[in-house]
Amino acid sequence: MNVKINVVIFTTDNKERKDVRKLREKKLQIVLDENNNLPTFDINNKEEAKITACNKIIEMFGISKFYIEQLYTWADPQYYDETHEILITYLVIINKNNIQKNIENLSFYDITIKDEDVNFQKVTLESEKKNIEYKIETYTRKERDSIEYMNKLFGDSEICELNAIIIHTGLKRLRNRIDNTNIAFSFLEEEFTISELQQVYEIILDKKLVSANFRKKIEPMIKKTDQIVKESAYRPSARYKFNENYLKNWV
Amino acid sequence: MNVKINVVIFTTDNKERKDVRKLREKKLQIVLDENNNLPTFDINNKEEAKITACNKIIEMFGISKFYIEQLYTWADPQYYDETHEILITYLVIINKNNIQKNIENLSFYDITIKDEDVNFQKVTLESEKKNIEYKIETYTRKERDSIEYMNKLFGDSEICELNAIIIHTGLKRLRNRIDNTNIAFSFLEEEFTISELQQVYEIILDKKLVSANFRKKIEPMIKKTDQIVKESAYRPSARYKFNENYLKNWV
DNA sequence: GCAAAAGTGTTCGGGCTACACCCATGG
DNA sequence: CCATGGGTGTAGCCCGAACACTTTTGC
Repeated sequence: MNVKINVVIFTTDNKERKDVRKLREKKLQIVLDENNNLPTFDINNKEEAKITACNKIIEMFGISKFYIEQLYTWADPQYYDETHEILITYLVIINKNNIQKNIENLSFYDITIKDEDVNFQKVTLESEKKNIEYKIETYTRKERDSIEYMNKLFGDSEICELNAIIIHTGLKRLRNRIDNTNIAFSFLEEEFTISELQQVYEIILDKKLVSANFRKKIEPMIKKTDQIVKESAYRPSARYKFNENYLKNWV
Repeated sequence: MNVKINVVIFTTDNKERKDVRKLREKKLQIVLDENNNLPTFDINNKEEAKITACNKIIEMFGISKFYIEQLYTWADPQYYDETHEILITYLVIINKNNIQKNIENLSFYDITIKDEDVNFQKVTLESEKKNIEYKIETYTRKERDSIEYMNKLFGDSEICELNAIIIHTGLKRLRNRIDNTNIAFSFLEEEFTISELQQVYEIILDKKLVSANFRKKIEPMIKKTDQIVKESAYRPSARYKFNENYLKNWV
């Protein structure tokens, strides 16, 4: 079989600030190559697939810290094409500020997902060069004793169905992970404000959170530093770091 | 690449009852073939890997209802051998009472896992024909921004390291799923007593639960039938069914 | 009668939600 | 002064843990 590896890379970027007195807002982004595909690599039978994926990420971005986990393996003739049959997908989270290289051939796309209906979601991918839109149909299928959450590309798009499904699956995995792991911190620098962290949560979960409650919920996970950020015409914020002792809660 | 599929199949069986006045206890089991391996199949490039796995399960047990999900894909030269390189593993849950076929070449092994130390667990697999023991070392590795929960076979055993790791990974997945999905019901018949359901939870989570609290927690997920089970010298129990309406809580 | 499980009720505490309120800042 | 976010406090609610208690059965 012809086996390939690909990666769905999530990151965040700051939105342009229209009102200088307001908080700097974030947006979610994913990475596509020049063919509107998720970056794809050949498997190397001398090393573990994850190592290959890591090396490619390092090569692409000159980055040393990032989050990676295996997302899913697609082994469905429906999605075979001339370049691959089986595809092992890894989910990656990077912080754009760590990037040390000029990225060619790759573009960051702002991703927004809007519920159109009970079972339909409209996805918009926007980059400087290009906009891509598509609609995803989601439904659950009960088969035997298993429940499957299915995604299908509805209509045509510049993105191929498997990539659309992978992006959806990746986002769903992020949502499942965010409350039980420290993935949210992978989007940020070592030091961050609580607002920044809250924005990551809000982007991933796609809902507004009450900041007073968010603060109390995540307080045990973080440590205050003596650094202060003066951002705009409002009270400065302390910088915080992840509290490594909190890891035991997840082990 | 040479790609194979394998399955880690979990099920339960009743323990022998030493005291007729006590509740019938359950034990967790897994399925191994005559070589102490997890059942392994060739991939078929005409159908999705999961379909192949399903068909093999149906073929093996003559069973129509079972739970299946993709567990992990092992693409690590460390585990390559002459028969496979990449291995796509599926997690399966069956109910032994549904089995319609005489099983040859396959054995059900009672599995027990005991903490020996902070980082070591002793696993015992017992069947009528054979006992297998091994020790697993578990540790967490923080690499880049990802935390990995590693398992290693400690010392020698009749079971190969990859199979030991897969069994561990499968059990961990069961533990993660049991509170957020309806997998527990896949171990049981359509109708069951609350005690049976509690036993499934206790086996998977490896801890005793307080039945009064378990009952209240589980009540919204189930529906009482008008069937009664008289088991022994104690109050008979109602039979319950899974409440399909509860599925929406997990979607 | 008694052991054992089925089933009900009560209390307590922690965590989440909603919301009120003060603080600090620079426009 | 005031909009805006930083940060604290509090009251209500729900859920899980612990545990006491009643019911029903066959030995």
